Amino acid sequence: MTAVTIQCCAPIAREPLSESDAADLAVMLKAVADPVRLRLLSMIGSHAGGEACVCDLTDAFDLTAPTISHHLKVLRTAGLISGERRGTWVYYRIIPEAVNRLGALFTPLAEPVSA
Amino acid sequence: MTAVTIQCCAPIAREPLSESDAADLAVMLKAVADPVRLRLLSMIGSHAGGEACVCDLTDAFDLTAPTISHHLKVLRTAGLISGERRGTWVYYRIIPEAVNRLGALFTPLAEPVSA
DNA sequence: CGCTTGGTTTGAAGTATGTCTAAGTAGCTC
DNA sequence: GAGCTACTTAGACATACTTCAAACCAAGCG
Repeated sequence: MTAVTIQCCAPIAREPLSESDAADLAVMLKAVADPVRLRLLSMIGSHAGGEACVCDLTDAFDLTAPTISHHLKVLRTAGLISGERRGTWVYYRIIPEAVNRLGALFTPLAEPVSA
Repeated sequence: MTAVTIQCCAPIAREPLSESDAADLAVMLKAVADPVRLRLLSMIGSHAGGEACVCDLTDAFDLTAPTISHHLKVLRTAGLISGERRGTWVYYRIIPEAVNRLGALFTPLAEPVSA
């Protein structure tokens, strides 16, 4: 736990985004700007142990396995999740730094309180 | 300024998003998941007075006025910005609550420190 | 090895998105 | 009102995205 103070504006509203930063961020945001992928991300992150098997995820949707696999690939390519095969199953987990980067864009700046 | 404490996970990684929440959020995220709209949002937010005239925005891009107008409409429809006509010009400003909602999704929870 | 189960890749089809041109609306000025 | 400037709407076109079925790879098991 760290004490912080809330400050003025979100970074996005503090100074104009450069063209290349905008392009970068848009890739990550596009990955997350889909109802299915949002739920996938959420299910992976909140699953016991912080990871989920593809089979768990596929069952939760009314979509075919290839479609889920496609969405997972989009999230993986965007650097938001990582996958690992263990035996028969493939497990995915969130990459917290990537998610935090998205949050930081839109969240008012915070600084550690001295003491 | 408010003192807060950082806690465990981002809301999205704490419990599975409902289907309808995911659909809602995806609309807002789609609006922001485009390099041009990201820069528009950023330019509006960081402009003097917290608002920007469409003419300022149009000049900053290598795109036609209708295209910029289209993107502004997408942001407006998503509830991220609001527009107001004053005389000849139309001014847009960010709706901070909407931006904060996006940030809160991906940012580790924080709670006010008592005292 | 051959079979089964778990996932991914490929290719195709329908839909949505980004961009432009052309035309329309709103307000100012003469 | 006529004309001008600032924006928006409408329509068209090319590209990208979502989804599925079919085929393919990987690992365990008879």
